[in-house]
Amino acid sequence: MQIQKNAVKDIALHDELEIEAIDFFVRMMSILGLPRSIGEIYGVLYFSEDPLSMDDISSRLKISMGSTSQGLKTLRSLKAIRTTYIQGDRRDHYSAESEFRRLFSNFIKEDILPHLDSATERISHMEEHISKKSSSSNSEFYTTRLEKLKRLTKAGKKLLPALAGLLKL
Amino acid sequence: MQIQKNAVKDIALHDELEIEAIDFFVRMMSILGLPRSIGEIYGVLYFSEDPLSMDDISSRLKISMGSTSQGLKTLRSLKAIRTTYIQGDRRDHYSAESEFRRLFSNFIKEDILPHLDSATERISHMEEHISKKSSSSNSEFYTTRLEKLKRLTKAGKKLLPALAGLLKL
DNA sequence: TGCACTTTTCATTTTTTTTTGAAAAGTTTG
DNA sequence: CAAACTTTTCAAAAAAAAATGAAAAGTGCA
Repeated sequence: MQIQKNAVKDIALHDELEIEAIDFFVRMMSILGLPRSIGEIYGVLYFSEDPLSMDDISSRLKISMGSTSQGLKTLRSLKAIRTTYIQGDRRDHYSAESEFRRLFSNFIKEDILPHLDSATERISHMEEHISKKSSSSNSEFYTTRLEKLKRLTKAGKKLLPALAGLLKL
Repeated sequence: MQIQKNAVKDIALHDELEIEAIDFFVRMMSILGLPRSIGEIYGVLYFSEDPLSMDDISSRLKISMGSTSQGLKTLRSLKAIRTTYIQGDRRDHYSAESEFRRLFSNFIKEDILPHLDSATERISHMEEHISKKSSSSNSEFYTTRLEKLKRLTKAGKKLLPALAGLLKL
């Protein structure tokens, strides 16, 4: 089968480099808490000159179609990969968005900022709580601590989008 | 036993608030990929006016001494808690560093920057590889991609410490 | 439209991470 | 210094996360 042959040829060309590259991305992704399969997939795509189909990827990495599909889905949502149309082939083909930093940027937007928003809600909920039963002597202590958390989330909401912006350039 | 009595009294005072607060920190820590027990411990300490001993903590949270000890160790290494001496008590007592942002800052320093350093090494290793077997036609492609990674890690090494600095203020 | 191929979904299995609990190590003080 | 208490360590258990694989859903072309 032609696809298989291509894969083998490519591996022969740069196998060790590919292994190191994959390892590199596996570690990078793990900083973000993403599973190793996602790093592997992105790694293979990042150092492949031409777009790869789903089973190119799953057979090179020896991971299941299920994992591959899931991983591609996540990478797509992080805008880390692009879908390319290949003439005469019905399958989707993927290539890596070469600006890896965008992935970080999108990660901040998608996976961190929402947490910060819910943190803000949670804080105001706690504030209500305190004002209701402000009887206790140490309610001032709680108020002070909550204020600090409020300031932190506010700072986060400013800093993180700024950071995301810097990464996108 | 006196300690138990204190714990019960305190819980009666602000039980719901404490539950919410703990939940808050559990989620914050999970952003950093830290286990829930660490969030719980920090949460209890953050909203406790006076320092708590290890078994105050483990009995309030109903987690084992083992977990508590491990969790405190991690929090200590992130400089998120302080040890306090309490007169007439032989046990260590802990209180939260109220500037939660410092924890993020230390997290960046301890857990992310080292990854970036090893990434840099990995990249130069890959570069050697390419220059050795530069035979292949597409070595230019690989070189370009590696350049991009190099730029990213450089940017990261500047940005992250800056971010850590901002958080520390 | 129906068939052949591709992709997604998701219950189950596997792997990894976290927690437990008991034993070992470390401390303090009488 | 030894007994009583506190903390740490670490093998085993439990829980959580990720991967598999087969069935379902989706796609497009003949």
